[in-house]
Amino acid sequence: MLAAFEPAPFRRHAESRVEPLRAHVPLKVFSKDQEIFAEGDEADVFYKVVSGAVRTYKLLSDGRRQIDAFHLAGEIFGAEAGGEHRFTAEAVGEVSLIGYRRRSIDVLAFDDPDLAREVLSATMASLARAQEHMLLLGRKSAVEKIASFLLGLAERMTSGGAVDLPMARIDIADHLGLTIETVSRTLTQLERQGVISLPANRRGVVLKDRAALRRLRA
Amino acid sequence: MLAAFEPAPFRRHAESRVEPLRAHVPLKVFSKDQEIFAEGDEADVFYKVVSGAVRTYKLLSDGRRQIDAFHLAGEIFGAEAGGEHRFTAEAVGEVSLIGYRRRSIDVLAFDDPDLAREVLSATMASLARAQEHMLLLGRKSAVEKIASFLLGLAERMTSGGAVDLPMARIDIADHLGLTIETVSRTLTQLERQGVISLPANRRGVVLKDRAALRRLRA
DNA sequence: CGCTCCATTGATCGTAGTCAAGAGTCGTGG
DNA sequence: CCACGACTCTTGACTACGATCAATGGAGCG
Repeated sequence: MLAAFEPAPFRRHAESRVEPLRAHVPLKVFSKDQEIFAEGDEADVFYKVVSGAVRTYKLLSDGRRQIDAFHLAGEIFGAEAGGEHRFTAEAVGEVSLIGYRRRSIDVLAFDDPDLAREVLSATMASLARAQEHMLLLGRKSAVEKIASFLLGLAERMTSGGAVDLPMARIDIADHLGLTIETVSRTLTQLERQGVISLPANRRGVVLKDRAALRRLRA
Repeated sequence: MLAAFEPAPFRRHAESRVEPLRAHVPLKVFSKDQEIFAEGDEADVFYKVVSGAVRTYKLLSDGRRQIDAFHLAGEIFGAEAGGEHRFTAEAVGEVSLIGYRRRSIDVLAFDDPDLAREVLSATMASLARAQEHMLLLGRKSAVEKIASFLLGLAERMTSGGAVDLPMARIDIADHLGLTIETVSRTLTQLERQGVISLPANRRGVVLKDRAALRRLRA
């Protein structure tokens, strides 16, 4: 079943901080750790992040978790080929989203070619990121993983030096295929080397030496 | 840049063993280890496998390799969001392919909605497989990786018990995030346990106990 | 102020990687 | 048809990176 989309109705309302696909569309708001949809749910709606961050993940039967991606403001997630979602989506912190209803691609391309382009483009961008992430998971060391993660996040957030880390250590670990202890040790090690600094509140990282990080990224 | 596609002209000719998107399209043939396209090449054509297997991979600067996927008969690869390919594609053994030229998605959806559907569907299927593979790379043990790989290959080849392995051990290793030695040891271990058997020619595996493999897959 | 949760740090373990040697397979040519 | 050589795969011994187990530290909230 091919899928494409149109705006869906919403239950909640909040102000928009990011240009939505259509102006003045009401937003869905989710609180920290709230589930947006679960693996296996019917995929009749997909989302675009307006503010906050979303994690999408899969679980093994014994509870091991792999977070395939964090979705930041402006990014689309949850567009599926089949009738159901293939991963679970949760709010990392407080999140506001725009939802779109599925429609077939040829109808969409005729009615709203811009949205059709955006959906295909978002899907291809997700695939590109997934391929890059497979390289990281399969072939990079712990330091290389952390360096890649920090630089990637900094790029997407377009922040000047100080990167906000909306997610906990355990989320970073489950994204990079590491344990929470290894994430912590590696961050400490990078701080000792003077490459980054870790403010006391633990929710941010200052990239002090991007060139060094780029060298460590592999 | 959004992309979609139409049949491209070909240099070589061979008979088709799989239903092509259009009847009687001449095929491109590649010999073992021949490059189909490289990371960074202009992505003006994408391909559908008619026979044989293709590997697509990325490299780190020091030569570490991650094979993100093997593409078997009937599968589409090389459809990119941007203007250039984001990975290298090579023939695993002898391969024959159909090539399609890129066109914009709205033109394609209007002219040939079936092909547009197939491209979006193939992209979403690739993404689904990539997500499954990230779970494998990030969170599974060596035995779990090998068991998952063998079962996945068996499903896609629809073979009865005996699975042909068109790729070398090093390719399997670079796909699963392991070394060639670990792949070899793990296969031997599974053979000793009576779960599989490995014919002398090394190019096949007989799945003797699928239930056991499914249990080991995690 | 004290409780809870998360992060950090330390000590030890284990899985897979590395280094190295040998065996098997296949292709080539006499 | 067999001998040789190249290459891939297997096996063994040892290492190391990250995981696990455990204790402590620190931030944020009620």
